[in-house]
Amino acid sequence: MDIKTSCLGVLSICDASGYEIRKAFEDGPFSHFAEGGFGSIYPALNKMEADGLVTCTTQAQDKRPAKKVYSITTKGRLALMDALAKDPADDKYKSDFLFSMFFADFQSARRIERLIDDRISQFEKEISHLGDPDNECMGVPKMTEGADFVRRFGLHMHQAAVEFLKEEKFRAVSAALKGESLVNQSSEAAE
Amino acid sequence: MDIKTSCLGVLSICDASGYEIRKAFEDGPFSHFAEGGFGSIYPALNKMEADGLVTCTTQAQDKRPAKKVYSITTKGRLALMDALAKDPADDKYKSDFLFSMFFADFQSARRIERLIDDRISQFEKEISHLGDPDNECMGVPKMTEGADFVRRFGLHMHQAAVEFLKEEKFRAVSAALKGESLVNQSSEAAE
DNA sequence: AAGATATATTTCATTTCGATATATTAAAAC
DNA sequence: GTTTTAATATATCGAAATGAAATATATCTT
Repeated sequence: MDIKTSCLGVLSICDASGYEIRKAFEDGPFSHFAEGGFGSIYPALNKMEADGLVTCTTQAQDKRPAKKVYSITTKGRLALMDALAKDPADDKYKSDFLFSMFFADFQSARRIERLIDDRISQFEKEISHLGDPDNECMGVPKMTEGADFVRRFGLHMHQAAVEFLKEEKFRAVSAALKGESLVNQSSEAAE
Repeated sequence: MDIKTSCLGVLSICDASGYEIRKAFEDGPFSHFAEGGFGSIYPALNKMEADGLVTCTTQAQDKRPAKKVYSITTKGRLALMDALAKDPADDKYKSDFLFSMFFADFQSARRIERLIDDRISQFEKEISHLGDPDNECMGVPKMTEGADFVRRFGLHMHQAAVEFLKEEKFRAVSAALKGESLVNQSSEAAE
């Protein structure tokens, strides 16, 4: 899904500024499967305004910088539905953590332990975030069936990850420890 | 992890051409957490050759186009270790499937069912791939402890995904069906 | 014999990322 | 009470990555 469609998705729920769209990708209901930085969002909104998919109103705010609030148009909703009708691209999971763990044999047991502990706490943070009933859909309290499905999917996956890491931590650290002692033996033998 | 480090990771296991590195991202031991297309791999290899991280030998082949085989240098191994020593960036999961499912309320029950079924069969395909004992590490049969850890992690996560989807399919399709009948009722009432 | 599939690299426009600059105000620390 | 930090808000731009097509050769399938 390109950044434009992702923005339309957010705007289909409620009007928002670029900054608020960013927050929806960061903390909101899309946080565990979509993303986009300012550098992609603002140009996408400009392009879509020119194409008539969204409209923009500058709102002066009391005690806050002015913001440009975008609304989705009928043409924009049609574009979103068109994108939804296409077969979705394959999911992709990118993980520096797994890349590091792949080379566990070249790293210290201490390092491996920290890597796993950090990842567990990050997953647990996301679990409490997804499980939080106050975590409303951008101020829209009524969650649709679809929104709840993806929320529970994320919850389930993060829980599975924590489960695996807690179960496998001892084995991974032990193996790293064993590797270290082999290194020590060979360096002692070299002396 | 940038594309250069990912390539170094592959080359640290064995020498390879750009094409073979691509295959390692597509089907190999990195397939479920790293990626990279030709458009990124070839420029990365050129850059790294210029920087002395890899060396290149053109190998004429019988009955195949010639290939450029890259080998990692000591400097390259150090660069890989440096990258491994840094704190890994957050994992990211990008899913058009979940994006579509978020808007399940606007889609037909048939569509929702197909979306879920397709995703299940994709996950199952990856499960059999990761579980396959013949799926060697680019022809290197001996799997390290780290490589096996990430393999089992991938297996566990994919299994968790299938589990969720099979369990929740009925509920999701039923909800979509209910939505359809509401639409039918309102259009009947309008007549 | 034709067409599809696999090996192999290059190129390039479009898209996205990531970091920085700019400005304002609220909250927190000292 | 004042400085610093965090949050709100947008714009910009070079660097990096993506994705698709172009090019070439050889094998396998029908």
